[in-house]
Amino acid sequence: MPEILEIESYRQLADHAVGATITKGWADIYAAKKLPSVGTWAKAVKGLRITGTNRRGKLMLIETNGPTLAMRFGMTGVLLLDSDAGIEGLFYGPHTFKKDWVRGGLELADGRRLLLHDPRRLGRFEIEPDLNELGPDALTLTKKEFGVALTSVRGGGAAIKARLLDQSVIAGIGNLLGDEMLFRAGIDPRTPTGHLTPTQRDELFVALKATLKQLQKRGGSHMGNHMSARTPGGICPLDGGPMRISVIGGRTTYWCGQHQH
DNA sequence: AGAAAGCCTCGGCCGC
DNA sequence: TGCGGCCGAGGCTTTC
Repeated sequence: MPEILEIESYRQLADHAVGATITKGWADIYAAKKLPSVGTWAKAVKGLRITGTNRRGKLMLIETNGPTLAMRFGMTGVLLLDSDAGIEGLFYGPHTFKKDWVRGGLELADGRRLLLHDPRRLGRFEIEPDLNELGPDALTLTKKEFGVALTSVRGGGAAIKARLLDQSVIAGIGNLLGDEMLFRAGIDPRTPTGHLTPTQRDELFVALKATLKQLQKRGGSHMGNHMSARTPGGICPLDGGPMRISVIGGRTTYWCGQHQH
């Protein structure tokens, strides 16, 4: 579920922990999968003071007086900041909460806890992540950066849909956002990146910004314009054509064969 | 039962 | 022929 706007809302939640000292941390073997060992997280975070938060694409960063801590949320991860009141009410959107799905977190000196709730165990904790592996952030992306990303980075053979999802090119575009911006720009998702015209690139950039803006207005939810048609047998809301379903870059892609070309 | 909104690894293939 | 980079396939994991 979490796409970039959800991660941004988690970051804002984590902002409430700025100033707090971490008394304890823990991670299960999946949350710790990118770390040297299961105990690395607990050992590294103990005693750190949280000094700020940040985000690059879908990677949430917790700045401290020591190393930068980071969290990825995978497909189903949610960040919780609990209090004595309990956590159920703090969920962002409609979810079920199960204690067993808390895969790790941080305990703060004031008693609160930052928790990773993640049913499908694809969320990960990181320490001192290498931000050079990520492209510019999608939320703050400039038109110039977008142009560079689509023209001077790597070969031009990959389908534009796959390229948009490549986090090392632009950080933060997920599968739904990718479909939505291609839909709005009227571009066939299979088009090789190098075959896009300057006009098409411009339209894609405009579509990206417009989509993010609209989603932000709706509270960061993941419902775009063509999402109502995002179902087998769906009808394009623009021209009434049948929506097509393809796998592009390994991801399910919904698109309209009539106006996306 | 099959697919899932994220990410990582692996191996084939292409071009220099 | 050799090498490196690009790019797609497949896997992870659990749930609905």
